[in-house]
Amino acid sequence: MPTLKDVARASGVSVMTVSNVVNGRPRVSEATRRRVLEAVDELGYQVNLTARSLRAGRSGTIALSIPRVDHPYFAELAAAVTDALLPSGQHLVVEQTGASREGELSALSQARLQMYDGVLLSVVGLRDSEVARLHSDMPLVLLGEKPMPTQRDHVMLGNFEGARLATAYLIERDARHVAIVGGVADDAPAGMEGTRTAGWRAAHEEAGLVPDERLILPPDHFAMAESRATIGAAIDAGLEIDGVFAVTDQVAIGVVAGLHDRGLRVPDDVQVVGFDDLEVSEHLVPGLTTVDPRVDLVVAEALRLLERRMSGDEGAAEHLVMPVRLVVRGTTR
Amino acid sequence: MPTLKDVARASGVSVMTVSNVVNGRPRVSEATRRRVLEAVDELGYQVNLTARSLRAGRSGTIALSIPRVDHPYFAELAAAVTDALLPSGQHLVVEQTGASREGELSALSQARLQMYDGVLLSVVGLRDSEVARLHSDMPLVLLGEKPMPTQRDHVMLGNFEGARLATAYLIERDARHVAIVGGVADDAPAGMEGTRTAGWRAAHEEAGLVPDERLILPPDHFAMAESRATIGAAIDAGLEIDGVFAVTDQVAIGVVAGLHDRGLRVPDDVQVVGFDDLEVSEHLVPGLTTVDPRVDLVVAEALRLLERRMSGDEGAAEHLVMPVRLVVRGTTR
DNA sequence: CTGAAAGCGCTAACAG
DNA sequence: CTGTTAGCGCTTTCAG
Repeated sequence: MPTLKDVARASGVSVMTVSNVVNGRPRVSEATRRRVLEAVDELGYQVNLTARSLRAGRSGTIALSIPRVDHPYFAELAAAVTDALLPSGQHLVVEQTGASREGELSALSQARLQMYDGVLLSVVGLRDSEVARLHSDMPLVLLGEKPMPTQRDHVMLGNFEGARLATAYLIERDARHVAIVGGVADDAPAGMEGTRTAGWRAAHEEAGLVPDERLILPPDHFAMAESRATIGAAIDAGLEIDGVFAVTDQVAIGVVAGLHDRGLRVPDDVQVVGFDDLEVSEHLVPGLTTVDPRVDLVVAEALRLLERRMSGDEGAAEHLVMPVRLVVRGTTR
Repeated sequence: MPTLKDVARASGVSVMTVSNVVNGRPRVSEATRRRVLEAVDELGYQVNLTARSLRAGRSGTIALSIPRVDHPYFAELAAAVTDALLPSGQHLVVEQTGASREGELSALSQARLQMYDGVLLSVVGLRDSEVARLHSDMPLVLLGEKPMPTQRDHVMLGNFEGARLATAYLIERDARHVAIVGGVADDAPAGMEGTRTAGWRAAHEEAGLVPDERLILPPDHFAMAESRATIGAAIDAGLEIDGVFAVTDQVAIGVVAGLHDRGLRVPDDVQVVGFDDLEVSEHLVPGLTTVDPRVDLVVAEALRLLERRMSGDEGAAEHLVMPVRLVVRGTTR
């Protein structure tokens, strides 16, 4: 690959002048500019972004770090970030952590993150202390799921509120045996599932009902196939269920399929509510009643905070919980 | 951020020794190694990957460039690449081009790509000449859709074969008015839609039928909502349709919803076949009959070719078309 | 308007 | 086993 030096030699000027031309800086005579550009063209010169980053201390790119792109929720999050970032001219890359602590630790090694001017980080398995250890003047905003009492900006979905809304709606629609698929026991470590399970509990209590702990069906990687099997097994075991709050839309899709496998009709026999409002959820037959997590709001706030940090603000960390809303479709009566 | 120099000073050795320790090179006495590691810990030293890349000429990361992560097919492609790459210890980042030519051009600027040791590129809008212009000794493998007569390695899905299989199956199951949603006219520029439309035509001809050009319903960004509207409008216009080959599963999901909107039953009144075999397609009710594009094979081949290039092979470019298979589920009789 | 020098942080090559 | 030198390609600073 040709370098500035090569172009300089070819056009008979110094590297500095070439740099000035290439970067569109003023104070270059029209004649030399043309000569330089010719050489650039001729040699096919392209800046070396690595060298520029090293020198400049900035890379012009920001990273979004998510567990996996094939979890539709994260894919939609990534798309929302991409769209929101488009006007700013910043370049975005997506890093996948693999949903495991090890993966997160490696994708999040300080060294890696240092290559970016800013990072949006959707944490799943990391401990608070691990996040805290990240170099503190790296602009970084946490996204999503679990409460983290860190000194970093953090934008969360309304997990509790959404779960509460979803469950309350099922109860309002006369479901009296509302299972939560993807729920966790009371003493599980806090996380997305835990918070949503708490919302499920709260809705019961507000309605004067006692949540049936046997109806907490554990998560299985939040995948469709596993959820389908889980609800099937619950039915087979003779559990009486007339409503399901699925902790994600992916789970909900599996649940609907599993109910259908057992000859149960949705919503006539069992009503189902999901969480995420994926694109596909609107176009299922019947359409999935679900919680819209307002990813657009989450992303807008996160980028606002990130830009603030990137421009050097050292103020106190903000912890935001964004509002959600229930979207009623055909899987509820 | 502390640098090697800082660590060297703190531990009273030269930067080179610190470098040797940090990189686990042999020939360092146990005593100095310990002293250095202490200083590393104390100062919180982390290598600067930018500097290392500049020096080494390699970054240790490869890029997958796709139009958007929220197109489920590409998300699944990205996941497959991630999984396949995991054992190799290479780091992967996902670049989104935005499905527009401009986006691709910018994400694919030579400068950007140079930062990676290798690139898997899923081209959509680029012209052959633009791809050809990329610096030729950059290890790069093209993935996917349209035939490109370039000098680069290229792994394609069996677009034609899949469309032919899907359409033939509909005809075999007694559909006689098989629409293609997402199809394009004969003279459209070659691309995924064009190739799949050709497969739809071929299946008709092989069955001794004449494809009805009015049943080519144009693509609308391959989104669910648009496809739903498109099929609805076609029904409203009085077109007789008893089978639909949807060019992607996303389109198929929209089509199923649109048919349902009009009171048509799937598969009783209209049979539907998709293309992609997304995770969700298996768990729809009824399950979607679709073409499995064997992304696993595509990815395995692509990485094989990429590794070959990355290890310096200058041999002739390979152009592969991978086999596909039909997955029969509930949307066909 | 143009250029020379210095150095971003790292490592390969060679000396000691 | 440890240190010195040089330089990856670029841009900031300062001098012409």
